[in-house]
Amino acid sequence: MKPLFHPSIEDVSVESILHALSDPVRVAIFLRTATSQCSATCSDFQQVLEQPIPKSTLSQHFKVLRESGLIRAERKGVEMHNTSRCAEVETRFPGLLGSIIQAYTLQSKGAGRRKLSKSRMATDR
Amino acid sequence: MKPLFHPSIEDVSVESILHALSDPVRVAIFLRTATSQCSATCSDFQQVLEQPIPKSTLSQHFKVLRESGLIRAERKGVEMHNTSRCAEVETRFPGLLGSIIQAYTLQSKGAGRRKLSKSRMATDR
DNA sequence: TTCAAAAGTTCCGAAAATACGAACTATTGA
DNA sequence: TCAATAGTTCGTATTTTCGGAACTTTTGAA
Repeated sequence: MKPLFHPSIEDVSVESILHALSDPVRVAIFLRTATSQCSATCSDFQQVLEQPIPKSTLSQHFKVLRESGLIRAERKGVEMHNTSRCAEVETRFPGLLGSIIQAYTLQSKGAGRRKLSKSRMATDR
Repeated sequence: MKPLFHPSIEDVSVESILHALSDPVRVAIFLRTATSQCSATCSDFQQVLEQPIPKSTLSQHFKVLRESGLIRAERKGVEMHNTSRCAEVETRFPGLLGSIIQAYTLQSKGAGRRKLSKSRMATDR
């Protein structure tokens, strides 16, 4: 199989990070990799999210996160295990990820009535 | 003329802010409104930016920034004067804009050679 | 007035990005 | 070797973005 592309940390750009995290599905995926010590697999999210997402679409979302430098994917047997690259990104752009996660947390707390564009965040309610 | 839409601050979402600021042209526009006390007009940027941008495209960029809640536009005579809504956004998502601006600043300092293009990532590989 | 110029917006077709079903690849285990 | 599982890739349909041309508003003459 073609090896998966991971940018080195100095090639990670703010644009691509913000773009990756401007989609609620990708944010949900990233939050899981960032907060859980067990690595997330692609198929985990076919159940986790409220409306099921086709696996080809999920694969694309993982690819965007990977190529933006936010997660690292490693094959473990038949699965891909995805872990966050928070620590690396933090050295390159201190405070960035923390404030974004905090903003999303604030938003999901104060918004029982907010209409969400694509889907509600997994952490809602 | 149709009145321009401005979301109230409680309707501003993190998704739309990150999306708006994931484009280098919009970041350049926003930085100018955020850092200069004189408000920015649309036609300012037809000269300012390196490669000249058609004004219909610029108008769309201003619209994205406006509808994401990042700037406010007011007609002053024949021009539109755009001012940042940093202070409001700061009350809703404390620290968010500051860390994004800081990250872009860091990036531009450490990279005289970085290509400022959002299609960069796609052509990598 | 009436006209022209300046600043933006809107319209619309072309180009690019995204979504997702179907087909394909890689790995494991029977 | 075969089937099952987990993901990726391909191809097409939909959505978004780009940008030239035409339109709207406002101002400042003539």
